[in-house]
Amino acid sequence: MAITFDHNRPIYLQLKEKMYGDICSGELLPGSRLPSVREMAVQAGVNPNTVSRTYMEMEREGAVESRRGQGTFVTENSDVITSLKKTAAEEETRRLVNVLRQYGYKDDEIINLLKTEIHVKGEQPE
Amino acid sequence: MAITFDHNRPIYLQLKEKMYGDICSGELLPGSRLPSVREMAVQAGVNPNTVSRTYMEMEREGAVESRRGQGTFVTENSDVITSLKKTAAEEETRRLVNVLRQYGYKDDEIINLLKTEIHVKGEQPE
Amino acid sequence: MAITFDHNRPIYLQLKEKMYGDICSGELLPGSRLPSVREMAVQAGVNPNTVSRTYMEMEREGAVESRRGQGTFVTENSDVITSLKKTAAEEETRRLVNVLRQYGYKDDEIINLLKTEIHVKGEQPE
Amino acid sequence: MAITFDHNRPIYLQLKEKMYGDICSGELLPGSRLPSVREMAVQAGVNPNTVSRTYMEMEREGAVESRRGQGTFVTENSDVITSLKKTAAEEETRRLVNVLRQYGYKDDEIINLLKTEIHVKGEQPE
DNA sequence: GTGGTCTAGACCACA
DNA sequence: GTGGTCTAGACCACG
Repeated sequence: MAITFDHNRPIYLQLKEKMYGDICSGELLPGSRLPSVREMAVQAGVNPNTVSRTYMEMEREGAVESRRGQGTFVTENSDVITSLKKTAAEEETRRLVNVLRQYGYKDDEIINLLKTEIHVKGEQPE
Repeated sequence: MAITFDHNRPIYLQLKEKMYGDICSGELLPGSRLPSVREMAVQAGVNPNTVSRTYMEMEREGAVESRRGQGTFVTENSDVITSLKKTAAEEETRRLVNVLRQYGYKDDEIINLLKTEIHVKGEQPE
Repeated sequence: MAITFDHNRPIYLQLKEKMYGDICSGELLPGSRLPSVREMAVQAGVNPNTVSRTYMEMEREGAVESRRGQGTFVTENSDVITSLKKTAAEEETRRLVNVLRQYGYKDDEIINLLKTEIHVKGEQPE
Repeated sequence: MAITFDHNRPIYLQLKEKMYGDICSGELLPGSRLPSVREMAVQAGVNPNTVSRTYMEMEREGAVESRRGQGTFVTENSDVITSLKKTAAEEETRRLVNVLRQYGYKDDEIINLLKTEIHVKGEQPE
């Protein structure tokens, strides 16, 4: 059950991304309780502090609410998370576009590059 | 001439990207001499150590060649740089795809996101 | 009858504050019996442990007296509660003054800030 | 030089409050560099992680900007910090008012309580 | 049991 | 040198 992380990017961010994905896909329902910090730490194979940081960051963004002594809960308002994901996704995409343009890529070349990359690894990871 | 850097990404990388872009666009010709580390540091408004790191990385990748006492020169073989750019571009693109898939985006959604982002900012950046 | 709690502050404290307020305002008479822990938990919509903690704290402070098998009773001596409230209120006030001074606020600015805050929300809360 | 902290409140918050106070009082100028995480840890007599958390929180709030390898810098726009302080101060004050009203205090009693508390400890702490 | 804070110390990327 | 991340483990407050 241990998630595999890319060691070049912060674990707490990757974990956050995964959880936002899970929330939006319906695996985690609005209002439901997340695994406790310690449970999730075991599941993900990381230190509880790292999970704690993930949860704190999600709370800061308004996606979850932590209640001491009770647990951490997904916000009832799932629009918040959709919106957060959208913003983050756009930011990442913009970043890629900037880099590729810096490299001198034309717009259609960028699109083709993406299409190629998508089809190379045909199946969804998980 | 001072470039504006995004402080959230390594400056040495951004500088490298710009130079590879310049080489491929013909602004920097194969075989030409790069500004000295100190000159470039002043031009770009960054720490000389950062320029040094950029040059070292470019040399390691085979894009430039430093000749003791003479300076640093763009490789005559411009294919090297084209190839480097291609690899880097693919890697960045793959990274984006991974993140977006983690978020639950479908392949066609990813492509649409990119297209939107490209067309939003119609003009090429500086 | 379910009270609305601020999840950023301990619930047992908020409950205690409310009960002390009720006692002083005459809603809870000296010598009267409090709802049982379980009853109060239902009424307030909180965990019985939380009510239990509230009652224990109030007993420790001498505001209530629990009699085995009979329940928990408001002390006959209402001066005790007045005094408790006074101490707590002073402590909270002192804390605010410390924070605001840390921020660099001058004494008269602190007073003005309080006056503004009081008048902004003209009506008494529930 | 070690700062004295109230052990009942998070150190990283108290440190943040102190620094916001220093910035607004002009002890820390806009654009200036803060002590490094390690330096400040020694000065304040706390763990570097705690300082790091303070700085991160301040960055999140837009009061400072951290640049890896360079340091942490006060934002040029000092209005940001003034505004942050104001918001925080109002929130703290509102909180006190709520508690005191819960206790049954009348508006003028609240103001008198504050005035008393201010004059009791006539001199500014440091 | 829960989350929140703090310490200690390591390692890394960056300028 | 700088900040950023992570681990390990402790202690506390809360429900």
